[in-house]
Amino acid sequence: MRKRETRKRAMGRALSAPGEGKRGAEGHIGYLLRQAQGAFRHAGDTALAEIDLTLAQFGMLTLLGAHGALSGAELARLSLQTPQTADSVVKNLERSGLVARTPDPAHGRIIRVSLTAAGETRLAAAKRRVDAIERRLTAGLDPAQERAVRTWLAAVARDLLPR
Amino acid sequence: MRKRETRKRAMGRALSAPGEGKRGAEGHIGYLLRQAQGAFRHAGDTALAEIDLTLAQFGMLTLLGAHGALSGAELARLSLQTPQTADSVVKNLERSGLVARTPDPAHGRIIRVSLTAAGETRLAAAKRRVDAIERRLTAGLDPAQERAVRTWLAAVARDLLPR
DNA sequence: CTTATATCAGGTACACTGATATTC
DNA sequence: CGAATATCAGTGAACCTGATATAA
Repeated sequence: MRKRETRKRAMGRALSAPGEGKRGAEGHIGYLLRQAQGAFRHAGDTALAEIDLTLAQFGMLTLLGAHGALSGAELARLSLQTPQTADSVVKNLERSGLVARTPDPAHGRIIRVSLTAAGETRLAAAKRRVDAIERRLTAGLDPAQERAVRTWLAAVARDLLPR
Repeated sequence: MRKRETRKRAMGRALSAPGEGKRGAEGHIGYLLRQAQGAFRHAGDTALAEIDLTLAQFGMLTLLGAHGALSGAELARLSLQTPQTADSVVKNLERSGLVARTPDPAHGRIIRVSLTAAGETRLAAAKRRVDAIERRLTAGLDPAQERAVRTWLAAVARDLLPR
């Protein structure tokens, strides 16, 4: 939260790699997916950086917004990270006052992480920005095309995810 | 190259976040794209880690494979990173013997980075692994659906990229 | 005792900014 | 001189493994 606001070109892996097969919509579909997500990630990350959030932090806030208070172990499982990694992200969010940790009333070991009022506000702002980008994505798709795209994306996630 | 081979659950942001709108193919299309790319990235990163490569390194090798020898500044521009970041990735690749730096014959300041024989081999192995994943992605798409998906992915990358 | 949870400590790759030296 | 290039140094967020303490 110190040098994040001046960030300008962060993120974006190998977004352009001509020669990787053919151009446009003709190349490897995995390559197109990488490009598309790279562009989406770049746009999203830039938009998020303006309100001092990283994608990892946005992911955590989204989980908390959807599920309510969660333990560190639950956050780790849901975000497919180790407990230590999840904890370090939570620590940064806590330092920014976006989440709070409170001991579980029933279980003496578990500490529940929840959104603060500032966290809810920030999450809403982040969603607004990400949604604006999404709107650009669906413009220009007719219903049949959009259906094909959605079905494919859902299938990719389902087939490629562990378990 | 020491603790990468034991990596098990690395990567993957907020892959699962029920409540973020509807399920399956009904949610936000940007959310579906995040999920799909997250799954693809997870699968790709795991496959790459087995041959001791990161995604950033794979990106660099791909650029060099497509363009031939490039200067550090050119690599930085093509990968949308700062010269320093690109240099650090190149340094790791150099340490692994996958790329070599040789002074430009014409320009006394420029140093050209190129693939070594080991780099070519490793890049080919990486491509094979990534291609295998891609094959799983296109199975189950009829020609019309595949065309719609490809067109959309290309459009997303084109519309969202800087410039 | 076993399992789950939280967290400390240490390490790496990758991203940034800032500063510096060199070459054209 | 200015502009581009390479690279040093430092910082930070996010990922990992390993070890440890505590609670159910």
